[in-house]
Amino acid sequence: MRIVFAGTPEFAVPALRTLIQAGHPPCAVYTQPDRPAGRGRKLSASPVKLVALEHGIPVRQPETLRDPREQEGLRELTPDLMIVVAYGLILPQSVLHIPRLGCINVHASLLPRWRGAAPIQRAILAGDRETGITIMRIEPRLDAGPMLHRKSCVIEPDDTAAALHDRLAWLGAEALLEVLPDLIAGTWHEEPQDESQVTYAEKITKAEARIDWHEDAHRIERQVRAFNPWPVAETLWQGSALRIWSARALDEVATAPPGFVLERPRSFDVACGRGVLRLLEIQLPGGRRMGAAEFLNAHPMAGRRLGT
RNA sequence: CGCGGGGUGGAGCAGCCCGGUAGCUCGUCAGGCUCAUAACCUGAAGGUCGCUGGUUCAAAUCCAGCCCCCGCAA
Repeated sequence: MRIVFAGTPEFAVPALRTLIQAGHPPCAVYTQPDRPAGRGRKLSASPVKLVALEHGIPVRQPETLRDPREQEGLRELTPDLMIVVAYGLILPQSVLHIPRLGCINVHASLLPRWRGAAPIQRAILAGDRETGITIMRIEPRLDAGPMLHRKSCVIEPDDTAAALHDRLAWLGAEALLEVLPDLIAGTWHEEPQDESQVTYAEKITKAEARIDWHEDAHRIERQVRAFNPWPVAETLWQGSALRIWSARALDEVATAPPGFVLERPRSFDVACGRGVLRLLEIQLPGGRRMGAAEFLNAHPMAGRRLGT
C-alpha cells in the first residue's frame, strides 16, 4: 500500500504518527512551504514536516497543486491512496484521481454538520453537545464527499477549542486506522451526506473575538472557550484590549447594566445582557496571562465598566 | 536586521517624560478581635528597581549594549 500523506499543522500530526507506528509509513509527505512565523518572522517548517523529517520520509512543499509538473511528480509516486488532514491547499480535480483508491480527508466534525474551515470553534460556539470526526472521500465541492467513517466525541461543558482540538486530532488518527484495513481489502463502504442537514463553519475572524456584554452570559462563555487559544475573546478596558482566556457563566440575575463589574470581593464578575460572567484568567497587552484575583490586586474594578 | 509592549520585596501594579526619602493592593509572619471566617484591627519581615557599562555631586528615573517575557502576522 503506497500512501501519500498531506497535512500541515499540529492537528495532522497524530494522524501521521499513527500511520507510521501502525506500519503504514507514507512514501511521501506533502505540506505547505516553510513560511515566516513567530517573533523575528523566521522561516519555519510545519509540524508535519518536522515529523516527516524525523522519520526520513521525503517531503514535498509545492505552492500549489494546480501546476501540471507537480501533478506529474505525484503520479510518479504511483500512490494507492492519498490521505489529507488539514493540508491547507485545494486539491484540483485532476489530482483526485491520481491515487488508485483516490483521496480521503479527515475532517473535524460529524458531517454534514460544520463543513468548512473552523468546525471545532463553530461547534463550541453553537453550544453543540457532541462533535466528532468524519473520514470522507474528497471531491471538488468542499467537504461534500461521501463518508467512509464517523466517530463522535462529547463536548465537555468546560472544553476550550484547544482541548477539543487535541482530542479530535487523536480521534481522527484512530478513525483513520479503523478505515485503513477496509481500504486495503477493498471492502469499504461510502455513504452520501444528507444535503438537508448541511451547515457551514465559517473561518474565525479577529473581529468575532470582541465581546458584546449585552449577550447571554452562557453565549459569551462559549465565545471565550471557542476562541481559546485563538483569537482569544477580548473586551475594551481603558482603551486597551483585555483578553479573557477563561471564564464561567453564572445563572444569576445581573444587578448592574451589561458590561459593569459587580461589587464583589475577590471575584471579577461582569454583568451581561442575561446572567453574569465570572472572569477567571485574563491578560493585558504586554503582559502574561494571570488569574483574575491577581489582576484585581493592581486594578480596583468594582463598579467599573468594560467594553468601552 | 519585520512592527510594537514589558521586566520595581513572594504575586499583580504605580513611580520613569520633569534625576534627589522605595509607594499601592494582595500574600507571608506575629499579636488582637470574633461562636466563626477568605472579614476586621495592630505590628513586623522581605527589594542588587533584568544584566553590563556610560553621563552626573546624585540614576528605578537620562544614554548605549546585552538577556528574558508578551502581543501583531495564520
